[in-house]
Amino acid sequence: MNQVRTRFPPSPTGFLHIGGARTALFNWLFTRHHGGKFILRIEDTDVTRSTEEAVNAIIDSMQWLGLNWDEGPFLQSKRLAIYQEHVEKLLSRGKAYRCFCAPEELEEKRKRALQEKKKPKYDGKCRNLSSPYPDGPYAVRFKGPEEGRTVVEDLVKGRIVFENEELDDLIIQRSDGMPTYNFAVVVDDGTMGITHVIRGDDHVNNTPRQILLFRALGYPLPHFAHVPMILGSDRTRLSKRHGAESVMAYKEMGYLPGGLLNYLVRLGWSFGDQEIFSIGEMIEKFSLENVGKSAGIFNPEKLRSINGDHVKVREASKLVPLVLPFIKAKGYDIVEGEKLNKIVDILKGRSKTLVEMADQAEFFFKEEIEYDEEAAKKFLRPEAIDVFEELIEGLKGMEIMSEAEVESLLRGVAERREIKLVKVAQPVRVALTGFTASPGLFEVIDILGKAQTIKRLEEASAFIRSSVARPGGENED
RNA sequence: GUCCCCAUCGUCUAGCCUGGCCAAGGACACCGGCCUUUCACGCCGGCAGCACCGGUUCAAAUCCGGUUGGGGACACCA
Repeated sequence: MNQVRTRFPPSPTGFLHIGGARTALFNWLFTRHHGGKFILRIEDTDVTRSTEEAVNAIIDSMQWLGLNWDEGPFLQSKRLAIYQEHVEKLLSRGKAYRCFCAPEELEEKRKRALQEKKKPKYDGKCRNLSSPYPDGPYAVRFKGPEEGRTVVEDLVKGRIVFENEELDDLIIQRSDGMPTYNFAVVVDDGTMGITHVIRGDDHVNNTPRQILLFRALGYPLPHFAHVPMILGSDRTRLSKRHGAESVMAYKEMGYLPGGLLNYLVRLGWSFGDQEIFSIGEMIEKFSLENVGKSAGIFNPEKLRSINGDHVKVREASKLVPLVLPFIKAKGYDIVEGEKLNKIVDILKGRSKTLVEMADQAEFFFKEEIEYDEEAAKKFLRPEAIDVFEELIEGLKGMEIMSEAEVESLLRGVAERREIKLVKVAQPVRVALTGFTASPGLFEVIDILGKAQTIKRLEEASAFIRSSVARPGGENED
């Protein structure tokens, strides 16, 4: 196969959403797999809806995801002369014609057809007009064949046949001189030498029209691959009402690009029973043959789980700079370092997202521990004070505190009292973290350090005394 | 309405092309259990599906036809 050239052509009318990201991903993966070129093209011919912010937002998302492109971004709005040239070529060859029908009139006919349950289609009123032309603005229409059929050999769907009479004469240039989507796409794909068009299957109906345009313009046909769409939980097109759909929203929710990409690639594509892929494996194993044909439903639960798998295997040092902003956002002015590294290391196996990790790390940085009400009621009882004091004494006697020493200290306390370790561990856990569930206690104490551990144990003792002293605030049995 | 596409556990999917190895495998979620200083992880086990009808065949999740269901497209939007 010649050098593969693909493109991702978002229209900058909003943020990059999940569906678009997956289309971009499939193109990117296919291209990287074949060592080709991936082109970013901004389809901004609809001036009224396109914005520069959207262009930037899309670029930011692509960069965050790591879907780098080799050429572009090209803006269609900067290529107007090229489209004009192609329109004239078609006009002079009699493959396009001027249409003077008023948009309102067309809209009226269209609505009526839909109401009468008929297929809305241009009636060809201006198809055979010739000069002298009437005054007034005109659009340019493609003069399509009235009979025969156009066949799409789709790389994922197989052969799809369309009757040409179903295809009406689409407008290729608006009366304001701007090209329309179907035309601009073909001119761009043709001039940019695109070899593979991989896009959502909501485009299959556009494909025969585009094929006709490719032929009329004399460009070689690219290969087409229509991938199934992503649907929301109600089985309709994914949109805002299905919850977050912008890629950046997932960044803010603490997802890793690799985790999101992994989830997305498995929605509609598979490689045997394998679920977890690194970016490298995705590139190595991706192929269009293994893309499924049916639409998939976006499942946030599975995304979260897969993201967790990615968090788990990432080195702590790589995770540190990624969680840091989330911890800072909670109001803790901390810096990277050995301590944060250790925290991330014990947390990464239990956090599905960076947001969860930041939440779980919070107690390490709190000046004062707030005790979970239930936890305090159950474990911060008078008899714990004695345990805390013995621990404090033991801690004070340690020169250098190590995890192993902490463990034997705690086990020793339990043994002397002839109680199970858990009876000692839980009150201590609540005193140190505020909760009944936390990472391993020995590790927590090791990270907290001697001084901070002693301080928290003392504060917990004080808390117990004050709640016992408070009338009505006594712990009951 | 017309055209196009799709159809395996609740969800993502393997298997389908090249029928038998499938009393259908994996993952998420859910439910048990084990491990254990708690929670989580991990491990073990469970729940749950070939949309329906007919045909071809010794044999069909796999091939063919139809039905039903779902989705998408029908703009001087992309």
